[in-house]
Amino acid sequence: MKAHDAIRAALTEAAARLGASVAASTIELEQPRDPAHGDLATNLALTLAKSLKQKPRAVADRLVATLTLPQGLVRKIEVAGPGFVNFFLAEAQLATVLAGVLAAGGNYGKGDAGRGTKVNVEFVSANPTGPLHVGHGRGAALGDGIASLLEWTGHAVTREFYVNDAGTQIDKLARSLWARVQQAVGRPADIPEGGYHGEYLIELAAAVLVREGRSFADLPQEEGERRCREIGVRSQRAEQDEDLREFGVKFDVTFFESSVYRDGLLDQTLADLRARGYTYERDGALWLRTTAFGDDKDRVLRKSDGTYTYLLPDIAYHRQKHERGFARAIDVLGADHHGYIGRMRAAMQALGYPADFYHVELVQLVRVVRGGEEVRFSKRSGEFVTLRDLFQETGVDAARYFFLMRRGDAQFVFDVDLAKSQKEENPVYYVQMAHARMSGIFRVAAREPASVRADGVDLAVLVEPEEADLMKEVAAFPGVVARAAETLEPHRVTGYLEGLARRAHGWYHKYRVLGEPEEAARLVLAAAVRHVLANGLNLLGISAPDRM
RNA sequence: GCGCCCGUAGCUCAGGUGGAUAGAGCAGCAGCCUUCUAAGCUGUUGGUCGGAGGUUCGAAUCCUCCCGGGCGCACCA
Repeated sequence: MKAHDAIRAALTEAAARLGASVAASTIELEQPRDPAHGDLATNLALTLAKSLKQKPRAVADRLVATLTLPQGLVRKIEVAGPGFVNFFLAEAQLATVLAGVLAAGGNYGKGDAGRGTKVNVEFVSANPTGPLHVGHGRGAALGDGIASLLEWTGHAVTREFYVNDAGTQIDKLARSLWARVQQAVGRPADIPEGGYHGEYLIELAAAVLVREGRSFADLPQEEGERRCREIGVRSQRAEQDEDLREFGVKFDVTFFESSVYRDGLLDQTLADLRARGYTYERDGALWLRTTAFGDDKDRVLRKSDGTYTYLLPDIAYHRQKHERGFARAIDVLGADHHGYIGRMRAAMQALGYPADFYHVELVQLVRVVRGGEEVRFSKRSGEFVTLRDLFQETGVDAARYFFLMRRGDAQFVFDVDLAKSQKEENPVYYVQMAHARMSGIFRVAAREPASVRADGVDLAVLVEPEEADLMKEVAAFPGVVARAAETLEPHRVTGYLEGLARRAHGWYHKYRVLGEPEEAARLVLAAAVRHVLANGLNLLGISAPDRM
């Protein structure tokens, strides 16, 4: 709603007259829980009190005295409590938001705070050594949600998946698969230490023998393992791609570790780090002085045996993101990688990049519970519950919503029974149902929601308290999106949607739309609420069904 | 031993750059279907915000210590 912007702008000016400089976007302007505290309230005076060395109430009084707002926006301003400034909007002001929502439609809630900044969001990035598990699913939902939030706030976003197709994990995959091939033709063979024991490699070995013929197993070991490496990576990549596609996640770029070697990026990166003076030799190894940027200890780039550690290709890869023109590189990583953050951030600074170029969002582990008991292992993957098992059982919408409804850095219990429930207890159904109900009104009225216009409709008849509440909530949506994008926290959006859905259900239950004197105005309200529910759900990659 | 994340109602979790009486959902209890979906709504019970100090006019929020849970601390990736 433009009221938010107008009030923020006016507060910025008023603060300037008191000698304080604040950016309009940083001013807290919230809808108080208690309606007696107005439609919008700011704690600006409280936050300025310290720096101005005055009492909060005095600051608030002076702020209000110098505040100049556009005519007709506000009917009353109060200073209350310890120094809050409460704004009571003019009656007609509230309804103006509805016209704005209908005009913007699917774009309502978008902003341009990002001003086209190029941002790279890397997520999932699972090794191509086995099926994706639920932890990857949480990372996928969160990474995709963060990417969408950044798009909605005007950033140019690239969704990226990094494939470790060159490391020792791949060697283990190759040797594990080769062992399964040998076992399949009746020869004794052991899965190598630290190899992959999941049943999927037994299935794959059988498929390979069918396709390539049983003589495949007679290849010399070296060639057999080489072929197994290719086949294994290709097949696991294909399965992961398919899982992600069905989960509704689409990447713009798939980046292969092997290309880092092929394109000579390692040497360039090493040369850069050397030239900037952050490397040194000791004990026959080449070290990076990450302690210069707050890391616990320096890190080895090249081992004394002449081979590189994993760190160098990773640095080269992130250096390459910078070369591609990204202002920010956000990695969504599992919490077990947190030891990695310090050294990578240090490496980025050693390359001379701004401290905020590299950012990591950690995703804590997921526990899956069904029937009150933890589901731990999947026979097929040999370790955790697979993402595919999960979304096939609960549906993609429920799985994505559940992954998004909690902060990423909190451990999370995924209740499969709750996700499958088709009652109000299940938040995703609850929100989708609110959307379906709004749609139902138009279905019965035999009208397209898109055909509803606010002009010519007298919105002043929307006088019920529940209607004022709904309009305020609708007006708050762009701010919620902006804040969620700033903090990279999609759960703010699910929380908002649940609140909006609750108000929508309550209103729907208490008042009728069709056949009432207020029909035209209420159709406008229903269409606006429906838009916001749909926009919020779509932003998170969740469908907004018209009927359920 | 060192580092990071977490500890809020019976359960799952918001709130965390200090601000008005700590919120929601579920579960519990009491009600509501000739109506555009009861896949819903209304009311209600329930809290020493892990503990102890500290900073502040004001602390769930910031600082210190302690307790509990998770995860990391390689010339592994």
